[in-house]
Amino acid sequence: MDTSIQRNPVYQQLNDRLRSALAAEYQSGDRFLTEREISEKFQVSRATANKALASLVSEGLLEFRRGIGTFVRRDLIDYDLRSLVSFTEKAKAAGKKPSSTLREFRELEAEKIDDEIREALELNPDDRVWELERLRLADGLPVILEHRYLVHSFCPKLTRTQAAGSLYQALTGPHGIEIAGADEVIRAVLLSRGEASLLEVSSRSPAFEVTAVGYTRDARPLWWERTLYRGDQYEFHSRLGPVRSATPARGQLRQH
Amino acid sequence: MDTSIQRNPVYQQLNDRLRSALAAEYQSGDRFLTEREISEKFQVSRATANKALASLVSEGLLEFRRGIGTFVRRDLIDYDLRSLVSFTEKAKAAGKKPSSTLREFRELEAEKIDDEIREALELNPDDRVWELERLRLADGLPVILEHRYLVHSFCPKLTRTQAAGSLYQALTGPHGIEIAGADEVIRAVLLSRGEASLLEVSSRSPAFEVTAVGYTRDARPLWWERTLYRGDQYEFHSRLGPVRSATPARGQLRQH
DNA sequence: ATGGTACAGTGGCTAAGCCACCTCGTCAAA
DNA sequence: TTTGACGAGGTGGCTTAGCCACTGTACCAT
Repeated sequence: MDTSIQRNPVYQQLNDRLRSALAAEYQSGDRFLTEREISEKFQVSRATANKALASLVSEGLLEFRRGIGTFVRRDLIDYDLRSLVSFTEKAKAAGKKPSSTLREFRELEAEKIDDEIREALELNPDDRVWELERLRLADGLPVILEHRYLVHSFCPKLTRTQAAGSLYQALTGPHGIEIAGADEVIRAVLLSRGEASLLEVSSRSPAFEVTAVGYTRDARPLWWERTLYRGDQYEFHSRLGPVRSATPARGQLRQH
Repeated sequence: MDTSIQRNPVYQQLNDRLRSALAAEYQSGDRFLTEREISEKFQVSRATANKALASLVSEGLLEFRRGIGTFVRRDLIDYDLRSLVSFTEKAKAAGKKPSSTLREFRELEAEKIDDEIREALELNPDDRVWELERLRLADGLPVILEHRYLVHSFCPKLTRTQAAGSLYQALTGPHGIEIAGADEVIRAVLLSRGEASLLEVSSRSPAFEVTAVGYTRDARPLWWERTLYRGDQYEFHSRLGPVRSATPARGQLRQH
């Protein structure tokens, strides 16, 4: 039943090398190893080297350029990852000026948070977490209300300034964390009066509620979040069908 | 900038053959052509044949079994496609008994429908469309309200019975249409009084509004739909990150 | 009936090599 | 000095020929 699992050890090693180097070693656009280099270094044939590369190309990690070489495509991945955590990029992409208000920033014991969340984060009651609440604005208009718990051990030195800015940058930069992805559940909900007031819409307005758990590259939970997106400002796009392209659903600021 | 576009003509032909045969020729689990057959038939090397097959495997269309052969995986694709059009499968998957009420079923001129929709369907004013409105129930509970326009020329002989049942089956079966996918936009909205009453929720309840255009394999628009999902019954899941797996976002009936 | 064995067919992979394509330096002409 | 033609060397694309590991089957001895 294995469809595309590459047992090819060359693929495995190159894959690890690329994915573990999210924060360093390879920049987007860098030349990658050539087929001939790989075949020599790993003592495999060029065909096998090509096959390993082809898999990585189809996963979007590399790009073939005939007659030139194979190149790293960190930009796309970066974009995907950034958009997981960072509202900033999405807003810019929609041509809006992003800003942020840090409404809550404190450290607390895991025993004080919801059991369900603590379990999702695989924490013991005496572990610690960061609690953040941020209101995010596009062109001064509040559009996202975000509540997030971060596993403290991953980023013990998180500062208020970092928390108010790009969390993605703070995590992947100084703390050297490699974010792998997130599991999301998207629901349609009504905003409570408090939420509505913060988002400056009338009470009981529709909104997207995204509950997500983010993971590091070695599959350890890194954060839990519940984020509310103003329904009148956000829409999700997806392209379904047998063509498994590189465009999963993603929230976008409306551009009307 | 082409990441994984296969210029390989063998890949192209095999791909066409597999995708166009969604309704016939290949059953799930069937043996596909062997590398040696392909290399002979297309006058290419076995390595090239393997590369073409490997691409199709990574797309989920085929499955390699070492020492045995290559096999067709129609089931997965079918499932994806069915879930595009067919509420029935999703409901069954959630362990609910699906049923349906056909509230509207008529033929009308394209000039009478919204300009935006007519353009999305690439129709002239004197073309014809089917208009359908269906209320879909899970275990007797109304959960989806669906409004759909179908391009008449694709399925001129659509019957009321077919429209009330599985549209996917009616389109891909008798009419031999090959559905390729759909572009969707998902919004969070409030239900109008009429919609809420049909879905048996209180007025101004939250809901997902999915607006989608479905396409045939040759990229011609086949339908336009606006579908409302009860917010208290549906949630969307997605797994984001650099691992481009085969799990795009898809609405699911909650199973609480 | 059972179990071992040889065989033929499969995809996985290697090896050596030609081709089309691209970059970049060189060198001649303007 | 600038421009353009040319070619060397490197790249991925693909071929050819062949061995290997794995699988199912048919056969045969027990």
